[in-house]
Amino acid sequence: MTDLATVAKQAGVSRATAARAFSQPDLVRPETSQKVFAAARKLGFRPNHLGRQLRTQATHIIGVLIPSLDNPVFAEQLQAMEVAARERGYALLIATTDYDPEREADIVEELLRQRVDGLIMTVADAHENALLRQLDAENIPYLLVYNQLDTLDAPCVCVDNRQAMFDATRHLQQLGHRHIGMVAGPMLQSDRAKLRYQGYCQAMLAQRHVALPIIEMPQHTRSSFEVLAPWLDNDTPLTALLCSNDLLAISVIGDLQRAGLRVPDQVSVIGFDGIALGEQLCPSLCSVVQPRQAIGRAAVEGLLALMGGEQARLEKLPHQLRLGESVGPLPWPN
Amino acid sequence: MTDLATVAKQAGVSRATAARAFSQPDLVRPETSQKVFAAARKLGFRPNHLGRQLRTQATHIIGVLIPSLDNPVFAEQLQAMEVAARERGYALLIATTDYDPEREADIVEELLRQRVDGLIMTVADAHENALLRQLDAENIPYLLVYNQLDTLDAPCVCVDNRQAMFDATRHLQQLGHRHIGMVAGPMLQSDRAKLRYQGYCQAMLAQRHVALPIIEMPQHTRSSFEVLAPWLDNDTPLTALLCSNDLLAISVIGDLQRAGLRVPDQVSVIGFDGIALGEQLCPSLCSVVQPRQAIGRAAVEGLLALMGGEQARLEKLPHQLRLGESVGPLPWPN
DNA sequence: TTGTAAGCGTTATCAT
DNA sequence: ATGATAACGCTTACAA
Repeated sequence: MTDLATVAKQAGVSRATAARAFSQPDLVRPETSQKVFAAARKLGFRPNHLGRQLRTQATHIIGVLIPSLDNPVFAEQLQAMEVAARERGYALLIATTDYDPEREADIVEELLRQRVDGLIMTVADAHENALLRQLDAENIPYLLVYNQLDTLDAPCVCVDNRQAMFDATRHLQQLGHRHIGMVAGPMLQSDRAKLRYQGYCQAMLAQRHVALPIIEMPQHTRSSFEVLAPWLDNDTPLTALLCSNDLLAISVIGDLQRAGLRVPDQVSVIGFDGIALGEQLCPSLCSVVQPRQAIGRAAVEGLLALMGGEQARLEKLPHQLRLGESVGPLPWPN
Repeated sequence: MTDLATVAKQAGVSRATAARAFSQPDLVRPETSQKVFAAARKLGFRPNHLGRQLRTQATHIIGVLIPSLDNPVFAEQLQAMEVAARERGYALLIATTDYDPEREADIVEELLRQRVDGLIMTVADAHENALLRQLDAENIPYLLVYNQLDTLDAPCVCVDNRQAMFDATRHLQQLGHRHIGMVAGPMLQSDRAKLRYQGYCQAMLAQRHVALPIIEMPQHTRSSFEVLAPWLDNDTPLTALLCSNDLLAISVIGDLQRAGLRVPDQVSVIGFDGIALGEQLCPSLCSVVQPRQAIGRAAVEGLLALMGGEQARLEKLPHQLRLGESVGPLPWPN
């Protein structure tokens, strides 16, 4: 592959001049530029970013850490980030972690060896996280997405998970529901799931309703009717379910319907995330919408700001309750 | 950031020796290695891939071109590729094109400037594609995914789209359906959508059924009931619909149900892709499953093979019809 | 406006 | 087994 030196020779100028023709065209006489470009075209010259990056100590590459692309939330947000990044001249080097802290660490190390300019990550648990401390210590720009750290002034972009689930619960209560449960994946795996549970509990307590323990599914995005059944069979059956994400909600609705229960006539269901697909379903999925586009964009802009030396701050974006046919009023008042 | 020279000095050896301690440990005395590693740890040394890549002329990075991450098919397949690539020591630099040929070209150029070792792409139309010709001419290893070029020996990984849709149509016919339509996005946008339509037509002709024109939706993944209604209202209403992708199928089912039609009692629906979510729905989605895991893996392995000098070939992976509750027998024989 | 030369962090070749 | 040195392709003072 031809390099700048060859182009320069062909154009009858020095390497420096040839380089300038590309990076600082205003410093070079137009005719000279033309000669350089002509030579470049003729030789099929393609600038080598590696050389430039090595020299300038900046790659214009952002490392992205995502739990999984199988969940549309992350995929859709990645899509938004990719567009935002490209607009600003940055490329994305991505990796999936499956919420495994060990993988997280390995991959970050790998990304840093590639000399990414900064990191955008969604980690399993942001509290007491050794990896984040290390990044802090090394002064490496990073920004968390979805993770919510209210305690410290951590650089993150997210919605107010507690408030969001509070609002969703409130909505059900206003429709007359009292026996409301919250369904989630294993062990409230993520820090934000915990906050959502808090929001649920607060709303329940505020109305002197009973805040129940989490209905814990074996998988993050898949319902198990066996786990669900006991809550619907007893003498005070649940009339509404809050789910920690949309895929889980959709799965729950499917299970309910297969068991002969009508949604929302007998059980109302609310999801979390507001994935696009939810609106297409019948019944359409009522869900707490996280503004994924805005989150993706804010993440990129925020990281660039950090790299530019700005102070880290927690950016809370507004959530919104998207109404849907999966929720209805309490059929029989009690 | 500390570099190899510093580490070498600290360890009391030459740069070359320090380098070898990392890349060819067997060429260096164990004690010496230890000294180097100790120094590296002490100094917080992190190998700089840019230096290595510039020198070795290989990045171990694969450029990935995807139409959109908003469609779970691509997201799930990207997930599979990421895992497969990492296993083989490769990272993924990704970009989305929104099926825009201009973006496709720009992005490929950008990726090549970054000196990716090869490209994995899903392009809008692989026939008569100038970009692909250019890559051929420059001898740059690339591999297409989902795109199906039967004519030439193009490097691609896909299912047999024609046969797959043929099978799906056949399945409906065997259940007694005769009035079967195919629903797709605008203008059979992609080359594979055309092949799928061919499969539908062939199956219809084979049974002396009438192959209808495409029922064309304004969007790739969203149904419009206005477009659908005329086909269900007339004196020979359709009793089954084939959809060009799962998101569209789900949207179609939602529209039908909202219009008071029962699925599958009145209308059967089959999707294409077999996204994970489809199994959760009620009715569960009958769909032609593309083996996304296998496709992702085959794409990575295939590209590495190409880079290793092997001959390009079209790799067809087996599709499978996943049965589901969205399809039923013809209720009233005619 | 253009040229010279040094350096970014590796690895590979050739000696020792 | 180890060391010296020259690339890899680019940018950027500094000089002219």
